[in-house]
Amino acid sequence: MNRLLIASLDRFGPLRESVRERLSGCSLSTETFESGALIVGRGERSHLRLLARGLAVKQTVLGDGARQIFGLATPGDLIDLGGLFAGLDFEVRALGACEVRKTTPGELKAMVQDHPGFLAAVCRAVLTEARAQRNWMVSLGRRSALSRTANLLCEVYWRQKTLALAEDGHCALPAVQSDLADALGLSVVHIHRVLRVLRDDGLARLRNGVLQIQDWDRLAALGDFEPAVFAPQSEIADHGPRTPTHAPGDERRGSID
Amino acid sequence: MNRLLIASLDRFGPLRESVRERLSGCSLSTETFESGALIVGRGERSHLRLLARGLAVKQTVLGDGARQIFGLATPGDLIDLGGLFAGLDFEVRALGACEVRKTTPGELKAMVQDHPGFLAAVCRAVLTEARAQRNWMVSLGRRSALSRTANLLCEVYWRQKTLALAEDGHCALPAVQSDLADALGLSVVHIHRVLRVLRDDGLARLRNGVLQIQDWDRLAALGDFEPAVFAPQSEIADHGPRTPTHAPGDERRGSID
DNA sequence: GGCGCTTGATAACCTAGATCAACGCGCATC
DNA sequence: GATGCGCGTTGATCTAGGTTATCAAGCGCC
Repeated sequence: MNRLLIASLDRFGPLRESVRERLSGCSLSTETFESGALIVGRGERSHLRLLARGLAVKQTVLGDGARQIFGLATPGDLIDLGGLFAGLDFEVRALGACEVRKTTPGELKAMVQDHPGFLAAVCRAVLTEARAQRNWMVSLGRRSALSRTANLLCEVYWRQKTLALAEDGHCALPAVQSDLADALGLSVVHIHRVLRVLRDDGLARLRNGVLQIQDWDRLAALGDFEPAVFAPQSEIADHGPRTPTHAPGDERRGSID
Repeated sequence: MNRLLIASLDRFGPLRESVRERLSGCSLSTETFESGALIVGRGERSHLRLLARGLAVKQTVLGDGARQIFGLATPGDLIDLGGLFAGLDFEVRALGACEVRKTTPGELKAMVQDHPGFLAAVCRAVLTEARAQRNWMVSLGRRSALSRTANLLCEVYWRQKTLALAEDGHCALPAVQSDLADALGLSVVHIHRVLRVLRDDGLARLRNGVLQIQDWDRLAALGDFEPAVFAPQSEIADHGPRTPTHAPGDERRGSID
């Protein structure tokens, strides 16, 4: 029971046995969402929502209808940690069909209070998210449209590859062009042109919700992609993969010692 | 002793007495930095560095020499939390003269392990930082040069006002135009144009490292500024200001209950 | 004094990307 | 089978902002 949740937190540094036990006894309900559905709204508090299947985006929509996407969630990600101590300042929306597990704020609070090891794992998850945000900011501020698109496609592929959700150079990306535009701070028309360049140059193609990577090396170079950005921040020095599902080969593990 | 550190963490929700005692017994050394100096470099681990005086920026410099600034640090901010569980993925640089207090990774680790309340406060600080980053992303992705500049100036003024470091509509901002450019993802020349518009329109002016707000309402409207973004995330429901220095009137306090 | 160096100011020109406007296609609805 | 709609595609045009260059003011330094 709750294996996914435990595995998810575990990749941020091994949980103590007591925490694992507590987590496995934690009641989780499952919800499913269809493409485009709102998973969590602004102002909501954290239910320790775990994305179990599918892809989701964190986003804000501004007063004038413009939208900015802050980041991507892949299976295993906790998507509402931003609502841990205050109302969520963004919303989470399903990109394609999603399955989400969640507990209750009460149970979450109890776990936080009873198990410091749990809180530490959450803290690491938040730090990892903040790091991904910084990469996103570099894209928005200092990379060309072509480069930041390449970077995003690399992120999408890499993260799913890490989860064994990608193979043979292709993976799911159930996003329409306007989703990419709002993620990258570009217009829909321009995203289309950028995608065409990537396609014509034989780097990658996106069609019918599946992303096909054709030349990883050139794409990664073009997008200035650094896998380390997305590696979980663990407390443990590198001692090889723990759970095959969640151990990309070259993630950097660190220690607080 | 260590009053500043305690007050800093305290604004994210009151610390338990035991944690306060632990913190007040914690050894802190003081360093000073001149304008432009590197306070923390990439890859370093957290020393629980606290900015005691001055302004600093979190930034990355890319391979081609371009720079992206991710955020601002004002007195009371912990500036190296990103290096808590892994090497820091950015650097922190002094904007004007700075004073920084720090402890040692060892002592930090001990505090994390011994005092869950301390870890919770750190976690809230990290969440607050992530929220500020999201606002920054909205600026970079979806606001015009004029609007995002206005937003940044509002942030600078608001945060210092909150700390009683601003008065009569002016505060310190020891940044040159290229600093603003790298913060906002613009070119130096264009920042200059934008500043001239703001000056000509009587909204704000920046000269010799001091920022003068001339029309807060119009500036905030132009920049789409929301003070709540920068309020600390507290565990406590609103029951009035605790420390006068750190209690802006309208911050939103939340509860995990 | 002159000599660098940094920063601000401004002008001339250029381009990446936005905006506007079509059109086509698949697909659901009636 | 018409009608709409979401999405992709493309061209034409516009503009926000980038690039390059120049000049002046301030300032430490020899």
